[in-house]
Amino acid sequence: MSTEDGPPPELAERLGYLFKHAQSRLTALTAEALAPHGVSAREVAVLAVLAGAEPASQQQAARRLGIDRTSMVAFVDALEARGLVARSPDPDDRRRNVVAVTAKGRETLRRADRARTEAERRFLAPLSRSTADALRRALTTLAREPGRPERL
Amino acid sequence: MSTEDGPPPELAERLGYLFKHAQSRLTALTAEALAPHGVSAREVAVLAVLAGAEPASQQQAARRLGIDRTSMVAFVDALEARGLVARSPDPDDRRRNVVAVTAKGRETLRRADRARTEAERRFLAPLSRSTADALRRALTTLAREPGRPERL
DNA sequence: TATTGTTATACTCTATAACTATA
DNA sequence: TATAGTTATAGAGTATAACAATA
Repeated sequence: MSTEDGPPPELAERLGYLFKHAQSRLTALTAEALAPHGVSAREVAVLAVLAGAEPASQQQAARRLGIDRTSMVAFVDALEARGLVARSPDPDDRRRNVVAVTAKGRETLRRADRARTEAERRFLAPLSRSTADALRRALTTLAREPGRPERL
Repeated sequence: MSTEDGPPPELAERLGYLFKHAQSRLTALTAEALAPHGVSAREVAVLAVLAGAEPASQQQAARRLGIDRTSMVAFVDALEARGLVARSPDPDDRRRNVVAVTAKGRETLRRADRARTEAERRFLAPLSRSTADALRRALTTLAREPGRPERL
């Protein structure tokens, strides 16, 4: 047994520290829950946006996700390689790709999103109902305050 | 004025989304507050750990920060170049470097930490006192649950 | 043989610049 | 000339492997 070098209190009480580690736990739980479905949390988000308001060009979807178009290319590449989405040129503007979610993509999204929700539930399990509600309200407020409209 | 492409509700309500964006705001406010002092949030954390329990070897400090020794080298390099810390070989074990915080380092830490606390205050300003307290309690619980002891 | 500090290397994530084809 | 998709590239941040000095 070692001395168990942990974070000193002056570090562990900082909001930045708390955020980072809470988020790290959520990320781990979510990744674990999504693994059986073969998609990452980001890919689920991309699928959700594409399925939510079709038909969308890659760039429109990227804007809604708050990522730039070059990153979107890689996401769509990966999802298309697994048959979850399909690109097709927009007849009205041949510079654009319309990205459609396939039936398989919708089914994957449905299952993966259920797994993700369950991971959230497990993450929040150690909190009382009222504390969990307060957390969600606080985060909602803090996430939308002034600053840049950075997203995803 | 454009159509203001924002995140669709199915994304903006996800806990991962809320965490990411709340943290992004805190990071921005903190970076802004620290800029005049010439140190990053991570460097302040390193200084705080080194000042909190001296004398410490680089590796001991790294363990407490939850980073590995190779990253610690770079942090100490940067802080030493600005005269905020000083390395000296440990007489009792010449493989080790004892890293001491200089007077200038302590003064910088004191001022930077005050600025960081003020940034936290501004970050939490849109919340009521009780909601802010609930947030801190919730994060403290969520940050220490099971999982890996990943830190910093 | 193991450990400390170090360097070099690789890998992820993301952002920027430049190219193409269309408009 | 401007825009959509694409590619190549570069920059953080972090992790792994190997090496020299020391134990």
